Amino acid sequence: MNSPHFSTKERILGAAEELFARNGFAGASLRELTSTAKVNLAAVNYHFGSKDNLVNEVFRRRLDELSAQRLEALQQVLSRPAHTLEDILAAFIHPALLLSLDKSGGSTFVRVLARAYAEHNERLRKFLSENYGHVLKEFANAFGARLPHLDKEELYWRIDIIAGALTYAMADFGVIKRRASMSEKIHRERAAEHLIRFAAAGLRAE
Amino acid sequence: MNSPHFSTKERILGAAEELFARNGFAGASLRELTSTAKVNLAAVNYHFGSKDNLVNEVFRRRLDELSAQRLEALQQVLSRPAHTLEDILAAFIHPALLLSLDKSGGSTFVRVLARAYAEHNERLRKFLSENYGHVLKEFANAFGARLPHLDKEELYWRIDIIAGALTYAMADFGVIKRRASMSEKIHRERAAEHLIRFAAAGLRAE
DNA sequence: TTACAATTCAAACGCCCGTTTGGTTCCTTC
DNA sequence: GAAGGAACCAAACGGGCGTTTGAATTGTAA
Repeated sequence: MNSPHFSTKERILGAAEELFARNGFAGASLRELTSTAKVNLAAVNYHFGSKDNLVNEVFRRRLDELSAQRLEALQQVLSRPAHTLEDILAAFIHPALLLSLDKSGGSTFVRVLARAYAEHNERLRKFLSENYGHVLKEFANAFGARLPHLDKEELYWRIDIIAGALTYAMADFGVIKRRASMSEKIHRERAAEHLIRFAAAGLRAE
Repeated sequence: MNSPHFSTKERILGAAEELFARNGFAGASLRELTSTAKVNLAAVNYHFGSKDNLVNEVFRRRLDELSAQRLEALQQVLSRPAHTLEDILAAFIHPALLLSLDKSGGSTFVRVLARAYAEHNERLRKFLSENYGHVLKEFANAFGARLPHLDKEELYWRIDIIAGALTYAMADFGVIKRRASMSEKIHRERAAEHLIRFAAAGLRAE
């Protein structure tokens, strides 16, 4: 992660992701962060201007790619004439799963994302909604087309529930403890499987 | 909330709930907290020993009652011979809904609870698991009895998903914005309805 | 009323925070 | 190899943090 062949900025972003996930945005100090990243204390303010802006950059680095992958997967699913509800769900959930399995810190970023929700920070919500809200809308359209029996309000409620469940499941917040015999990878893949099956049934309800 | 006829301890707990919800546990300082509660700075350490223990007490004050209500509702449901899966879900979700509608701070406590999930704090998780883990187990048994086709792992995954979605929905994290014409009360009741229907379908899947 | 415990209080403790500074080193470019 | 900008660094800044102290105040029971 913080090997010497990574640039200072990259090492800072990596350490920030790690510590934001573990201790929260307020709880992660620049001193611990720069020490983890093996850079000078002043490097954060030199390269990112402030701690607040560092938070933004941590999100941007991952969400640009995640959103692109989701939209591409959705497009690919919709181009197949025989696609199912589960396929659309997979287009939404699978990129998040892949990200969570990413060798270089992706798994911790999912927890950072969940923290962002919990922070309820208006500045951050606005940033996320403005930059990545259109992705949710695309998926809502896709679900809506396959679920004509649901009115718009019902549909949005259910997508909201799925997003919440996905966030919590991927961030490993629940009571389920991974057994020692099961790898992290398989554990998360199971979570995604269960979530897709559960969410598909929930969407089809009534 | 912090009227003079409340005791010092009660005023501290009320202010703590409010500030923990708004700023998180690390983000809420004892100076702002005691100032809000109109008590001396040293009062927290005098009455609660430490900030960490104050966090515990904020949870205990609400969760004792919530857990009791959930278990009582569950018992009542199970005593009826013709109860449904939705009834059990309602026994779990409805007390949380009532709490979130409580006039004196209950709605903010739900957000504190959601923060606790996101914090991923080992100390806090242990406290919650030790004190309130048995409630989840009771419900797991009830669900399991009605869903014999699910093995234990499947069952726990689904309960985990439901708990996550409930926390997320009640804490108002999602994209759904309450319309101005709809009261907070009705908005949350709708959320609970949708969640029950969604979760029941998810539990019955496969 | 007196004695004692419980509570409240202002002040201070040592510590860690995000940020800034001014100098040093590194790396281009000519 | 000299010039100059980019990057790095140790040190310090002011300020807020959780906690502790010891004295003042309030409440209570004899």
